[in-house]
Amino acid sequence: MSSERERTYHHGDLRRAILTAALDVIATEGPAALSLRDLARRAGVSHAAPAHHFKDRTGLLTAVAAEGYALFADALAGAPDLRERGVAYVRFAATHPAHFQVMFQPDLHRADDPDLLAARARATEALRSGVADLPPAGRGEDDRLAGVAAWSLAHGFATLLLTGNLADAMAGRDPEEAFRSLAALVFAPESGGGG
Amino acid sequence: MSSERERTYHHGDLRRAILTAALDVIATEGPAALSLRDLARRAGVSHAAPAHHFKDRTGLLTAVAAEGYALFADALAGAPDLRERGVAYVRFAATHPAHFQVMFQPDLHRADDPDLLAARARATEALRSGVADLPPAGRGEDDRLAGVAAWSLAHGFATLLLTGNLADAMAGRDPEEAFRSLAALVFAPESGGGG
DNA sequence: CACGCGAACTTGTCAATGACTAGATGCCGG
DNA sequence: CCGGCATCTAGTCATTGACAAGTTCGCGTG
Repeated sequence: MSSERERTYHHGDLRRAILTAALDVIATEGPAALSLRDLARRAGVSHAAPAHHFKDRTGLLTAVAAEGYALFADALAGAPDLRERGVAYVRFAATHPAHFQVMFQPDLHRADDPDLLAARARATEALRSGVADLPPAGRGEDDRLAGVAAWSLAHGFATLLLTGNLADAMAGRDPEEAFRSLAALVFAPESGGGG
Repeated sequence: MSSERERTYHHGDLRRAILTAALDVIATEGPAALSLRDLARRAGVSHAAPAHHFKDRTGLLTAVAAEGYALFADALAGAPDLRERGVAYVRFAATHPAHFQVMFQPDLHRADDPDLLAARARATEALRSGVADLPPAGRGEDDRLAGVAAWSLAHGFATLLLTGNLADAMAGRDPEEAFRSLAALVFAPESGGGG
């Protein structure tokens, strides 16, 4: 009774309800299993209601991606140094698997959406500013490469984690902690390995 | 004989024709755009013909993933050392984007398919044997982490490349060559940086 | 060479879905 | 009190995946 269902004609917060339901489906069954009509059913509205908020299926996924990039930017901004930013990267993927999947599958969303672009720009900025912490490599070309390397490491780890490819390698270990030691191993092998 | 279309009642090599068409669609429009009926149309057969070879949509994607892992294992096996195996990893992703995408999207295929499991086991073996080349880190735990690190680096780079996220960072550069220098930078920063 | 068995393919059908249109409802500002 | 307009409903259509039943034909067997 906490949430009298058939409130009135209007749902109240259908957009959020659809988004939340979509995230649930994507996280458990993957983006392919997403159906607008199913989401409408879950929200207790008619089959055409979602279209008003998201235009079409791609529109919904675009909204998911945009929200994902916004949350991603916040998560990255909170990290103090490069390594913790990598940890935040992995944590975000583990905590928001649905967002992460849609964000990095360009064929699912409209990459030219203004909201998405803005959020993505924020996330990119948070990522770039972290690379500045890297030990200076002398040449600017190496700096760029080192940035791509850091990004690749975090992104690869996160992706493999979400696809279940690290299940046996991790074996009940905390992924974040594993990535922390891994990053230490890779980026400062001679510095004593300390924090 | 090689091209007379309406040969007879039988297509001749429908399975391969459907697979090839599927790879084309996936590579250009993504897995979501895949339609069995469209593939049947391209091959000039009836809409139910593909089902005989692949059972259903998931079956087709499972076959794609299985073929992908087989090709992947071959590609990895040809590389002499760990770094070149990483380069082969990236090259495979760039050369077989459709295979790669389906292989690493568990929600698209049946992960318990025998053919897929066998091919994947081969690929995993090729990957593991490469990790043995790593500079001994002393503890076995570090060895495992180093293996995951190498895999993450290659996989992250490949994934970011395929999703277009390295477009500006690479800027017309050869991805394989970029990864080679990147790997040198990361895994042997003190060894002179040569190549 | 006749034959029939089974694989490869076709035709027909059904439920589900995405997308679109037109109409109903009720909140909110004037 | 009232009218505009965002929100939601109801109805419809083309497309798709999946399934069932029938057709064609390659091929091994006797």
